[in-house]
Amino acid sequence: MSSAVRTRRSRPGRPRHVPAVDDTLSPRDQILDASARLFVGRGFANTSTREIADAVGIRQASLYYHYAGKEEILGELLSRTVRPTLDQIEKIEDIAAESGWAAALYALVMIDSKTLVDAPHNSGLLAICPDVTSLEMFKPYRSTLRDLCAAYERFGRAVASVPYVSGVRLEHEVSIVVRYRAEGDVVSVRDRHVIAAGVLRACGATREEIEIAAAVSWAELLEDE
Amino acid sequence: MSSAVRTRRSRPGRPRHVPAVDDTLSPRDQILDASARLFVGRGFANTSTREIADAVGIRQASLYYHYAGKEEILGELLSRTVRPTLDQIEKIEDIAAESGWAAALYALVMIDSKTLVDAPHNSGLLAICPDVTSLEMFKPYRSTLRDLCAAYERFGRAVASVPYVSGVRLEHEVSIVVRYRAEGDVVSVRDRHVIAAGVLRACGATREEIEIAAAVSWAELLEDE
DNA sequence: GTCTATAGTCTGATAGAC
DNA sequence: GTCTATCAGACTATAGAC
Repeated sequence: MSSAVRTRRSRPGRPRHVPAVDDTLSPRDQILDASARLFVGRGFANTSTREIADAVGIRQASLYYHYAGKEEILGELLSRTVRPTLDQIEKIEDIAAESGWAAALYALVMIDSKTLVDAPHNSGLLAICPDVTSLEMFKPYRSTLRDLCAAYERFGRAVASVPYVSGVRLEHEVSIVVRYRAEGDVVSVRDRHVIAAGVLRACGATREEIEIAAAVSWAELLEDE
Repeated sequence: MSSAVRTRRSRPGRPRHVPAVDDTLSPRDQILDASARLFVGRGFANTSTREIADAVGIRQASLYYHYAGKEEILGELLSRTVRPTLDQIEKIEDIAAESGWAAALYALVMIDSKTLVDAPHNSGLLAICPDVTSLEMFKPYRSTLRDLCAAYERFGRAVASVPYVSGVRLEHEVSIVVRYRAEGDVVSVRDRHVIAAGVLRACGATREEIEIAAAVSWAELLEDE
């Protein structure tokens, strides 16, 4: 603390015509949160920059000080929805090496599902909507999602006592989280364990293998939940 | 046939500035097909009536002779995507009475998945997009889809040797068809049998029960495939 | 049945004051 | 950092000619 005790009650710049609802969040994050809610609630293409501004409590033009446009907002939203899982995928590869593929696959499901549960306003839904996926800027996210499916497929095939395993199919089972949330339901940790068990079961794992995988992945991830 | 042998080369009304691509289809169906392709490819909210008209080969204003607007086109599209399954649900109830719940559930999956496979341009995707689901006109379809999930839940619980069965979850497993198609893949009859088996398995059915259900539902439905 | 022409609305984006 | 003011472009929908 310097000698300036000045509590930052008034910030630099002209004051808003409506005060911020939650000023613990940066303006950028306020915009992001409002956008997520609107994009998921009414669709990306169907949401105007004016509606976003209204929800935040600023004028439409003021958005452009923080973001270059609607697509840049969407981009940051998608990043935060997809990245967390892939950032942890190295850690999961380690689990595979130490404790086997079943434990690794179980851990992947638990992490991926947590990402989807934590996504603000269920923004994971956006990644399958044509008005989003047809955008040029979506390409990198599409390839990221392909990587994720590829990981599911590798893990699943290593576990499998079953002829064919499709990565897309396994990832789809996890994406039930998005469906539940869209339906208004809350997805618990228990629900996610059920999903993880279902994925392993789809790969032909036995009940015992699944229970071991659950225990190991819990120990390895030092779950905080 | 009257005395007028006149082959209908030129139809009533002013000719189009571009001739129809496929004049075996009625103008209404030409519009419907082009709309499905565009809605699924670029999003409903993101598709303008001009683009639809261009795809059909008529002027933007001419659409309004056939449909009251974009939403009416969407409505007919949704009807054709959802109705076929529910229309056959009585038939399936009969199977349940005669041959048991497992056979009925298997049949439900086969019929529902066929509806999704047959939906032109994968239009089943529309029913989960916010720009569609947030429309006032979507309400009846939402309740129809709830009915479908309710049917899955009833059948699933009757089959179940497993504590909890969620209708939404079972329906979600079938909706993998939409994901596959969105990925560009073709979904075969064999794929659909795999899905049906997976759904029964998720309800705790044994391998034998599944095989019997498959045989029975095939016999009862007089499948043409 | 399809055309041309056009009204009125909403949109994303920029410039400059405070 | 947010405001006011403004614009050009795209949009849906209607009216009337052919």
